[in-house]
Amino acid sequence: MQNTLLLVDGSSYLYRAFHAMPDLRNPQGEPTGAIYGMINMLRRLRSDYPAAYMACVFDAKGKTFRDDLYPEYKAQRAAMPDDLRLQIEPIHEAVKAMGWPILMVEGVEADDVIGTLAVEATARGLNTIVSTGDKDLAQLVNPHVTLINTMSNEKLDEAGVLTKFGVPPERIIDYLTLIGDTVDNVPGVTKCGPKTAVKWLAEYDSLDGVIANADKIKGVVGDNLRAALDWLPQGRVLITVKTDCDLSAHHISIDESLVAKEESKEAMLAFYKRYGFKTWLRELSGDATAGATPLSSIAKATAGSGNTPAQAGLFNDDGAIPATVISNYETVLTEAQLDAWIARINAASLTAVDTETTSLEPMTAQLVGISLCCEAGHACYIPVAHQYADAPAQLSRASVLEKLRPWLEDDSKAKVGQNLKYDTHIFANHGVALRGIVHDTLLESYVFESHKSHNMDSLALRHLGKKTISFEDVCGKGAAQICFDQVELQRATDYAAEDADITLQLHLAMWPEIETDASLQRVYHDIELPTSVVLQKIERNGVLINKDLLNAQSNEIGKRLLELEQNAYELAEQPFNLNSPKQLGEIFFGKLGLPVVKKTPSGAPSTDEEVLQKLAEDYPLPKVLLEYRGLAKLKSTYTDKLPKMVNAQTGRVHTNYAQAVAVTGRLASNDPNLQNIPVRTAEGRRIREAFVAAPEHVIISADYSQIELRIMAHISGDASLLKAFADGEDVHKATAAEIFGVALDDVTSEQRRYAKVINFGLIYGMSAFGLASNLGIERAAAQSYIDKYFQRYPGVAQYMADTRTKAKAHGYVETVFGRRLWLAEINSPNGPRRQGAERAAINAPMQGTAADLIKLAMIAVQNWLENDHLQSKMIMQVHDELVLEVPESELELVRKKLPELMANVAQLHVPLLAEVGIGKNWEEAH
DNA sequence: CTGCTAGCATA
DNA sequence: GTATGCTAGCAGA
Repeated sequence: MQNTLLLVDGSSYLYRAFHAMPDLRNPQGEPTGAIYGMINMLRRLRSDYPAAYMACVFDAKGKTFRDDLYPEYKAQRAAMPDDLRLQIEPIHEAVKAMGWPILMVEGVEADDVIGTLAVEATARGLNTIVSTGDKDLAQLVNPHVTLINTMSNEKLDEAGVLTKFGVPPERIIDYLTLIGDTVDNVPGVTKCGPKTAVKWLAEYDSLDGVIANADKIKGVVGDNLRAALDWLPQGRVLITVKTDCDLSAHHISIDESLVAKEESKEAMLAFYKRYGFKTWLRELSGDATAGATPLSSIAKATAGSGNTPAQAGLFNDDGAIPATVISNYETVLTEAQLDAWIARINAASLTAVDTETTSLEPMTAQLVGISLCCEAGHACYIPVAHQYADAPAQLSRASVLEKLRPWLEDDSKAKVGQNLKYDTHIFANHGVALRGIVHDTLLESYVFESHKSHNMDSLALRHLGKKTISFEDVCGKGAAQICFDQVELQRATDYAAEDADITLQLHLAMWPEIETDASLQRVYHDIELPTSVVLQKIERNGVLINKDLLNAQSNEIGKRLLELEQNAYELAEQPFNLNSPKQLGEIFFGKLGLPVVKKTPSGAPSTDEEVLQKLAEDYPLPKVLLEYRGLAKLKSTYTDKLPKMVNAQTGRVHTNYAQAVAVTGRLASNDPNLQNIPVRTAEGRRIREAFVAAPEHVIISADYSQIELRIMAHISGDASLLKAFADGEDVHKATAAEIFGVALDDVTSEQRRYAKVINFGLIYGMSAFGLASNLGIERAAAQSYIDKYFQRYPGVAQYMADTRTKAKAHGYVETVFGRRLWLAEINSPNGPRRQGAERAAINAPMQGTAADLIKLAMIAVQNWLENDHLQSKMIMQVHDELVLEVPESELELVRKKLPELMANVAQLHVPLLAEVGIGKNWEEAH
């Protein structure tokens, strides 16, 4: 770009590179992480943003005008860590060798140099790109100046600043002045954060406006503002980036001195050698072997590392596992090693497989390495994409996958893993179809002990008495977490090979428990294992989303929210954050003196929907809040979020179905959750219009009718209830006729509504108290309805009693298919907890059996689609509903067959019924 | 940056 | 009154 100036805020990146990188060292032990990060970043910038002029700007030593103005400036900042200070000089050296002009101006901060040059560039008709990790520089953005953050890949133009901060670039100074900057020790207004600052600036336009109207702002924050009035002008000067520094005095201007030079190969070679960057050295010198660690040293170092005997016998004295297992882990770096392992797994009766990847997102993560284990204690790790500074040469990902493909894709080669649904996605990301999944330790644990945790570290502790290396031990956590491809090979092998080893041992420990119990084995083998294969396909199919429609809805809702917000401010006679229950409570119950209806568990007055409904009868503000809450939820959770979750490659949303989290056997959906898309209100249902079918396809949805009540009829065997379903009656209406003692045809809609609430209450293990509060009636009246119900449906009463008894005696209840649902607190001495467990015990068999049924239906539907070579695809499961995307040519077929498969998936004492809907989108299909 | 609470969407 | 997951605000690092 001939008309572009590229400025890098070197000082801000120094810190970020230092903290983002692991503690890398060269052979001499000198720290090199920040150097590595910095070089990497500059290389990428130069290729991504070719510019006529460029410079890397650093802070110089010495005081600046800000120190004179405010001695406390940056006073709180901790001294630079030694390990970073040691890297400053080398970084300057590297930047120069790379051909970048460096600017360091004594007495002028890097920010001010950047600001001044950006203004000069604009005056000369140039566009400026500022690469920084510091939000303060957002104040410089205008049509000719853009910020980029290479660490987060974020790009901020004028619109971007407005979106990110809620104020335009010309208000950033005011905004930052109000908030203050804790890093530089510049105070703002106490308790004023981003939300409040945006609110004030929206109300009074500018900092000067806020200052002029300071007396109008109520509350503690208003007092804080008034206390800060004297300070704010000074704060503003500190926050403001100078754009008029006299750089000419330092002979700096945008001329040939800011034109990048060729990288000096000789200097870089010397530099890489000096600091031990072997991969780059190899790259630059064109010598493929330079610096590669000899294989033998790794093999030696790794074999036998972590030589702890596993104390398997401690917890499993059934002899399934040898009492001591000596771990012997191998890093596979050569063709010969790989061939030896392929021979082993081809001969093995069962092999544990595990993948290491670049992220936890199943659809986008890339393979970093594979571990295998077919004999407890003997495992290997095959790294294929580790790329830290001096990583040894590895076999390529493509070649390893091609060599392993015949085995991976062979249905007859038995595999076990921990959540292989994830690994299946990873292999699919590279064009390999994982087959032959015969066991999954995640599902074994889930079927065996639904209520316990199923992650590998806790499983290893529980079943093998072994403390494993955790992912966090290896990669750290939070912001400082590194990608697995940055992990040093020996450490990676210790961790990854152990995972495969432990997986195999876990299987050997848990399988006997399941194998010897016919019900558990059936649930595991006939339901959970095949379900996981189906789920992987559904996730991969994804759901097509109309982004434009959602964006339009977001805009529309956004406008309405602004109106409601203003409306609320007027009613409250002050601005406040409508999203903050705390602030809302202060206004409602403090300022306006509204009555407290109920309290939250932690004692604060509640402002939830029920309370607002009640208060809305007498006051105007709660009504506004109700509409605001409803719309804000739709916008933030759905219309804003879903478009962002669309996969760039497929144009679809790919949820993740968690198969082992819900203790009842249900699935859970996350990232995004597709099981809570609104349906009750008209406003909410519009979101379903954005769940669309591809061209020449339709959405077909089928849901089980009254599934849990039917299951209650089946399990309880209650004659009246069974008859109602057998006769195909409206079950709520039938219940109402029984309770109110009237003929079916005389049931009023009010009576039916009551009966419906009671039916749902029964499924949830309700009490008279709960029923009363739900129906808004006296407790005694509720109790008499319940008594009447149990009198009319004695089988149901018996079932409730039996369930409680069984739960207390065994600690678990069962579904119709024999799934065990454990109730940890069923015998708790704590009354409320125990009662909670009793209600859960009553609900669990119904919810759990429904979950079993739809899982069986999913397996049946997938089998049918595949056996008949149909193009139709399952794309969602919502507890009692299956959603398919169907080519128009298969519409009639699916419309007929889908509900049949669902209804006939099991023969209960009641008929099962599935109802079908068809449309161009999910809303129409209902 | 992390963990907590409040609130709310679904079956 | 059962079972989930997600967002925003906020307090304490």
